[in-house]
Amino acid sequence: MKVKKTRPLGRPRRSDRTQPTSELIIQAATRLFIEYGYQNVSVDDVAKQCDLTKATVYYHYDSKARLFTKTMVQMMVRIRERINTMLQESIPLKTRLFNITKAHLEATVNFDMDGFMKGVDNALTPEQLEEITNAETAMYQTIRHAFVYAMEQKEIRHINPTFATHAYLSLLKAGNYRNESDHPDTIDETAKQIIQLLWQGLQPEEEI
Amino acid sequence: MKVKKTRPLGRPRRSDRTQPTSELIIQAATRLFIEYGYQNVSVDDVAKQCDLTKATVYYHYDSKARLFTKTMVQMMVRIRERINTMLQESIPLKTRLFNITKAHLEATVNFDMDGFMKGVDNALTPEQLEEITNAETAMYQTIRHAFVYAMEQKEIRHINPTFATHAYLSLLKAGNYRNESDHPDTIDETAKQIIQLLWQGLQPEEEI
Amino acid sequence: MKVKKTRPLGRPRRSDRTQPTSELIIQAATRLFIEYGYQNVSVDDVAKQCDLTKATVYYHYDSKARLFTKTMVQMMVRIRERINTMLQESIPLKTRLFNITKAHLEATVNFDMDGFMKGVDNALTPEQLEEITNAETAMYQTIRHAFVYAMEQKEIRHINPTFATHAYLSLLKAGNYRNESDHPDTIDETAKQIIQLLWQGLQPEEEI
Amino acid sequence: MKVKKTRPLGRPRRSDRTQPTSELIIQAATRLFIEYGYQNVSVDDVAKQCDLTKATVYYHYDSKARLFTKTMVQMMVRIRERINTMLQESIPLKTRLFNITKAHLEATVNFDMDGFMKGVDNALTPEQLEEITNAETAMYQTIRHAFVYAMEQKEIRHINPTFATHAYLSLLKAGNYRNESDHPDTIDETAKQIIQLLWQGLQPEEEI
DNA sequence: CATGAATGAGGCTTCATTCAT
DNA sequence: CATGAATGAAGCCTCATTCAT
Repeated sequence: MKVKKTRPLGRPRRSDRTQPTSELIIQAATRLFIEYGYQNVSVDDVAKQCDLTKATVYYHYDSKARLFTKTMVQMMVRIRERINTMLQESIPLKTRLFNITKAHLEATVNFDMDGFMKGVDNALTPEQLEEITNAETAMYQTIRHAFVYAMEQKEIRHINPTFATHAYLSLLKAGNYRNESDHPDTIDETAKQIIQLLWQGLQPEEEI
Repeated sequence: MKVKKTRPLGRPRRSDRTQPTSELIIQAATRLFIEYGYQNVSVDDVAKQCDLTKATVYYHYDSKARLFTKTMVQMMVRIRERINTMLQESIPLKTRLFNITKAHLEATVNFDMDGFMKGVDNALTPEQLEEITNAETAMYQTIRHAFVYAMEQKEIRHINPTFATHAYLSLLKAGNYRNESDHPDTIDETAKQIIQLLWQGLQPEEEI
Repeated sequence: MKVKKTRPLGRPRRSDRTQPTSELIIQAATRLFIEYGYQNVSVDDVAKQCDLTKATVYYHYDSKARLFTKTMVQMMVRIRERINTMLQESIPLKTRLFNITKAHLEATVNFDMDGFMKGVDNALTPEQLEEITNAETAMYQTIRHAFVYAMEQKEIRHINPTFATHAYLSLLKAGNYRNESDHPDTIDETAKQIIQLLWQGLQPEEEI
Repeated sequence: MKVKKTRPLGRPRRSDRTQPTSELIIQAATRLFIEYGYQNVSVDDVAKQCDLTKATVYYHYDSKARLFTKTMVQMMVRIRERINTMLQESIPLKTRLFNITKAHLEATVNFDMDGFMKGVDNALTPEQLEEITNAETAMYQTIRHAFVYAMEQKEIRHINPTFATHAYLSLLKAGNYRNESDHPDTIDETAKQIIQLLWQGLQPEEEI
């Protein structure tokens, strides 16, 4: 049953990839930057991951800094979208946060922008730094907004919503340590622990 | 007619410094590594900070990796001691944690080992990595112990103490964002917010 | 007002060189390593000889050790080929050896692997060392084979052929000293002396 | 029978060494330089071998080059003396050479000055180089003299004595390869092979 | 005698970036 | 689009050497 596929003339699309090269690069870059950090990933590493050469990467992105910026922004936009979607559901905020928490723990991605950007700022132009910060902030705003609304609905107590946001995100990160524990918890259990702590902590203060 | 200036080699007259050079180096290194991260600090940077030459740094520490290790371990030992001292006081745990929180927010140090070690592990030998991890763990244990004890005293609800520890440390980090907020909180207020959230979250769960 | 001259980066117009750069490098490296030894030749030296930068050398060969390995192997392969060719001729072995000797004395190359590799082994990986040793051995085998055959043909007396090989090569080296002598011999005379001594020494032992 | 040895007052001689430090250094240096070569041995290596510090080595010898020179010269003087002694015996030259050969093969020392000095000359002052060359030449002269005498006695054929000397020394070096052979020869056998080849090669030429 | 501390020079290697093809 | 070749800058580390003690 060997059917000779009629091959399109001209330069064949690189392998069977449907993705444009620039996207391919971003993807590899995302993975690498997230895993190893800006300084520990060379442009060559990214190129090799894509089975391309350094020069090709430079053809698509004029500098490592810009590639990084694009990468980070795109990633945060995606995360923001995902979070946003999950926050739209018509279920109690506590449940929505629980779902987000679980989703986050399932993903390996650990978007700890804080430690992540350590020292990187020197390598970026102010504009690039701002781009990233903006994307980061937008991501935060989504969550912050949910807290503000919940506050208005008296679902949670009065609290600085920015703090609440960062508190939540911090706790997410704490979830990564579940494995070291003596009896490693499942993702589900960990998510429960996080939400339990957070939610209880956000309730109206009593006599405490 | 190039006259080679006789350069001053050898050991220079000891300046009026009281600190031994090795300590001086560690101090500068601590500051730099903490602020910029391992990869973004060159041995030359450290040397310059001390007004020494690279070679001198290498005289005292055989490699950048070892310098880093020494630096991190020493730092964590100090933090652990400080925390330990504050945990010994005979006042309610909530108050002790509040004090620690305030002290942490006052210090610029941001011991977020997680993001901090990103990619660094490749640069360290397994032994060095272990040294650091051990110091880190010891630091955590101190806090964990306090939680275990509080649990026994029914001061807080039953909870995985390791998780409680990481949750607390995570929240500490969330405190760093206070400045971005629209109306920047004082350290005192931030500490209160953190402890309020944490402590409430650690209380016996009710009907929530 | 420091004006940073725009420096010419990137690939320069290919000069009128016909040789590929990688060959050019090997050639310069061969000359330098042979003349000064591994430790006394820096990668920069090689680069300068080629009118290239160090980085370019590293573009073609990942490390000094590998460059050295390639260099040595290639050299020994060439020598082996040359020797092999001269050994194929249908003339008495004594004459063939005489020709080889003359050719060797004419070349400046002094393939004394023994002293040459002193201390170098620490700088090479076991694989690299093996590569070199293999090339060396192959070179020796060629000569050894000729002696084995000559022995079978009773052209020379029974003798350990490996020893005969090394003895011959050693004597070649002795030829380098001809210049110090009071009345420096010509290459031709020196070759004659060497072959005379060797050949006579390889004849059937009599009453001696 | 514990007798408390009356310990001499004052600074005790460093351990039980009788040797002056300067000799100790030379000894270690000899071993190291011979084994690894000039460039591969650092002053620190020498110091550590002696359980001293670099500074102490510099106290005794003002530079690495001078230390090397002293080391080499002393070594060659010793070798020359040893050879000289063995050449004085009242037995046939062939036997004396056989004895020397055996002695050389027994010692690990491989005084192949040729490959040994490769590239080192750049590190030495002309005077130092000359010192070494002189010692080397003196060593050669001793052997050369024996050949000259043997020639006069018609014990060997007429031949350039300098060549004969270098030929002999070269063959000595060939002896180091005995181990690689398929059936490794003993030192005695190897010495016999060498002398057999050499001696036969030095006999009056016949019709060959 | 001996040494601890310091240093300039230089060597190996990586990397972001550029340019001609 | 893609790439091979090249480069300056910078980073890690070693080492011969010096000097105050």
